[in-house]
Amino acid sequence: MTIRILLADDHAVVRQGLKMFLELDTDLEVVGEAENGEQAVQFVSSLSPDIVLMDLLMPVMDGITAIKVIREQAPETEIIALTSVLEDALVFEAMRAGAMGYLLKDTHADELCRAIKAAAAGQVQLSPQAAARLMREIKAPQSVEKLTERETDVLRLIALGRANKEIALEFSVSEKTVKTHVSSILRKLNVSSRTQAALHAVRIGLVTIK
Amino acid sequence: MTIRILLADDHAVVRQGLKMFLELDTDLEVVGEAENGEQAVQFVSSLSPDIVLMDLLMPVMDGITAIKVIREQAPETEIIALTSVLEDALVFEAMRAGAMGYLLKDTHADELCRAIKAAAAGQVQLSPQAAARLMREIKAPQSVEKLTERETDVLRLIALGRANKEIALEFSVSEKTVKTHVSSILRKLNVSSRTQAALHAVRIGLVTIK
DNA sequence: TTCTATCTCCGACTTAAGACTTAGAAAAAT
DNA sequence: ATTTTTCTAAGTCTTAAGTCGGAGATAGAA
Repeated sequence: MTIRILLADDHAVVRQGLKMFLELDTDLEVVGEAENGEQAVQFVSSLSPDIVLMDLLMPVMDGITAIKVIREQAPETEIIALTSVLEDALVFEAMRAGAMGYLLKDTHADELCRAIKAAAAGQVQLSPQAAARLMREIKAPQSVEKLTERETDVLRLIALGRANKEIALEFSVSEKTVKTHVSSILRKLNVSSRTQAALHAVRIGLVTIK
Repeated sequence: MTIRILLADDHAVVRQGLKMFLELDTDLEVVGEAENGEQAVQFVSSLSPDIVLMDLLMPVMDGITAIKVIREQAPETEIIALTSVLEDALVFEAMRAGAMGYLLKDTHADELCRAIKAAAAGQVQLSPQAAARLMREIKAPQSVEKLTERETDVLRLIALGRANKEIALEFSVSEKTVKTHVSSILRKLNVSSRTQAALHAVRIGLVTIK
């Protein structure tokens, strides 16, 4: 009984590499490759894989959104988040969206195989770093305050390098309003300047650099 | 006569994937894997590979610096830059530092094999996108003014989210001096705020996010 | 030596950013 | 139906950011 796998990553090298490796194990079979979240959703419905290996930072549709959609449309398919950055917010979002595991790309390939088999068997797999973050968060009482939709919109423009005046124009609100949002963002993210907020946004993949 | 290859990438998955694939071709042999630029330099001197596949964005020592060192210490080893982002400055820097090729990670693996063989034969290989950028730059008269060493230092701290006052403290100079540098940086990069400068720095890999 | 680039610093500005407070309206949750 | 959240906006204030012009010191290149 082979485990059927869908790969979702925007880098062909990563996909092809993963595929080559995974198929050395006769228990595993890569049945499809998606270049973004949208394709991943489509392939899940047409191929019904057992496991999706999902990169979280992809163009067109990001991995978190794709996970949510897949969890609704194909609850029997398990998803493992596979990403190169580890950030508290991303780990939580991915798990909350319904991922069965969270692994970093610097995980060794044999560990990856074990994780896939565990997920297929319904077991949760986390990389040691991700597990540590989760544990820390569970012990500490919900420290990160979530941004509202509008605040997220503003942060996105900050992370594109826009000034308050430009953001105000873009959203057809006053600059005062934008400043209010910016202050909330800085407080919630616990940073002290828009530049730091912009870097944070890049880190968590709110905007894709280039 | 097999081509001996050294892989330099900070992600184990990428390395393992590349290795699995490349070794399907009996002409190619992966003789070593480095996790950063410093390791790459060491392995080149101990292993004398024919080709280095070098990621440009790595911790400890970045790829550009590693290319320069390798070109000096082991001129017979050819280097192919392999990165996930394409940015004018990075392409130029890599080629100027002595890379024989520049490929994006979304290049398909068979294309990668061709590029490796071409580089080993002393031929330059560029991904279509990188080639287009280079051509555009050759036609346009050298538009980007280069940052001085000090300006680069300041930009690096800006991209870590530091304020002028903090940067002044770090370098033991006055805040006025820092402001002078910042103004020069903004002018040379043709941007209008430190946030934009920070994002630029991230884009070209001056600082690594995370 | 002379020219040029870089790093340093100043004063005097102007504008942008951010903190803190208050508050009305609408929408959503309970 | 009432509480809560979110979005909007203003006023006031402080501080940070950035511009402009000028200028001395140093080191390297021509």
